Amino acid sequence: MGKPRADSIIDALSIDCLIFGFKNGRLDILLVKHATGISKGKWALPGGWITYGESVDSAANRILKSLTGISNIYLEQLKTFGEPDRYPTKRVITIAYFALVNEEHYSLIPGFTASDAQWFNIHEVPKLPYDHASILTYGFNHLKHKVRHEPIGFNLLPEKFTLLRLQELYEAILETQLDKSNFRRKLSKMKLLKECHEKQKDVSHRAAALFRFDKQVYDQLKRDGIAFEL
Amino acid sequence: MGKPRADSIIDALSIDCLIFGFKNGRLDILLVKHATGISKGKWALPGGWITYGESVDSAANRILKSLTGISNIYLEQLKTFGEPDRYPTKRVITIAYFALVNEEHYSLIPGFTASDAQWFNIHEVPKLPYDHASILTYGFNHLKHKVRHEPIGFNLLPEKFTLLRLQELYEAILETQLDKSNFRRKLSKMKLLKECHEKQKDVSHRAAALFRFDKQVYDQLKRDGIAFEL
DNA sequence: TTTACTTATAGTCAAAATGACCATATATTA
DNA sequence: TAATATATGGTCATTTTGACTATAAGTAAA
Repeated sequence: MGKPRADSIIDALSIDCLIFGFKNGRLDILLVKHATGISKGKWALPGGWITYGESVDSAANRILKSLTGISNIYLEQLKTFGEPDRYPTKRVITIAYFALVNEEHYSLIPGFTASDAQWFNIHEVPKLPYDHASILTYGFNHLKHKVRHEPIGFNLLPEKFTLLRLQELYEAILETQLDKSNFRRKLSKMKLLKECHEKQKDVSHRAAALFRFDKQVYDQLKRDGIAFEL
Repeated sequence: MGKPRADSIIDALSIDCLIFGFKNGRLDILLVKHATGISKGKWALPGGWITYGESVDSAANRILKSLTGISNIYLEQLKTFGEPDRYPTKRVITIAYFALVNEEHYSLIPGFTASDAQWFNIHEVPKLPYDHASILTYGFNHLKHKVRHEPIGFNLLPEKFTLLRLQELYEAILETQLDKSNFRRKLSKMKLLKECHEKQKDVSHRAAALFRFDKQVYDQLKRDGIAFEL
């Protein structure tokens, strides 16, 4: 058994990325269309092989960038999926990664083994190959759980946003309705938001105040955790 | 490339188990002494190789049983650790598993590549090989987080226990002191515990009432989550 | 120029939960 | 019988919550 080259792949181990985006009050997931291989022409989660020389985290970032053009985001490891029959031709164990992004910030540039890359509404996802549907379900549940225990939104929303926009994000993730007044009160007590002293423009109703996250408080709450029930 | 036999190992992928136990108010971790290999004679987390035929979850259970004798417990996947240099002789990515058990329920029977298996107090752990120390730290932090968002104790405590015993468990995990009276009140409101209508025996002070978990409520809270701040 | 409509923002109030205590009960051991 | 452990229950001011109500500030239609 010779020592493998640093850039040769470990073909029993792959990465799959679950990238959630938010736009117009709706939660999306990023998929790529396979240009080659056994699922050519099908939409699937962006994924690929880990090489001998790189860490698992960097593999995830490299693969996501090469397939979709998205880079410089925080990818969090979600879970490893390893049923023996999850992949048809051989035994492949996959490590799923997870990220939340603001769709407006990234233009999708399909590349490598992807002929296309697109956002799909979380409720209008095409049939996915392998066990990607269960990975997606697992990830969505993870997000629902996450939203209740730490602040989210920093990566999903534009820098300046209204309180209603933030509330819509929570509602899209939790798939529920929240009371506007109580939502505001809760947020204001958390001291998580800073006023921009600016108003919305070009809306056909009373303009709402714009807020931004207080990075300091945000990171603190991320460490300590919050109990967000509303 | 021939098709690998179902029982041949994927030698780039291992499992490591983080088994937490609770006894006399102290939190322990289970380690095994390696009988062979590059870290012979050293204490480390119980771990081994995944084979082609089995799921990752079953590999974790098989490996734990063969090294320590412990079986029939709920092993939860924790995280995959994959720095390129984490293992000295070759590239190995490891999937860490996590469990909470009642030490009294299991007699440790070292086997396979383990010459010994023992509980170590979480604060008196010997120097661990590879990145096992960071896996342990990660797992302990995960436990601290977990304890605040879902009920724990079902697997860690004997069937019947006193409220003080449960409080000691929370204190050991959170590394803090809790108010006795407020702890009781919180627990009683959760409706998580059922009275056994029995008292402690052989204690040199007023005997405390014994409780057991209400499995129904416990599982429900596990799904829905709790906010446990005290 | 009203009037309707939309969203923003503030406030009320009873009920529940929290945190820091205090008080008493019931057991063993010196 | 006194000292001591731990068990168990209660108080109370403060904070948080959930469900509402009310008013403000814009645009668009009548």
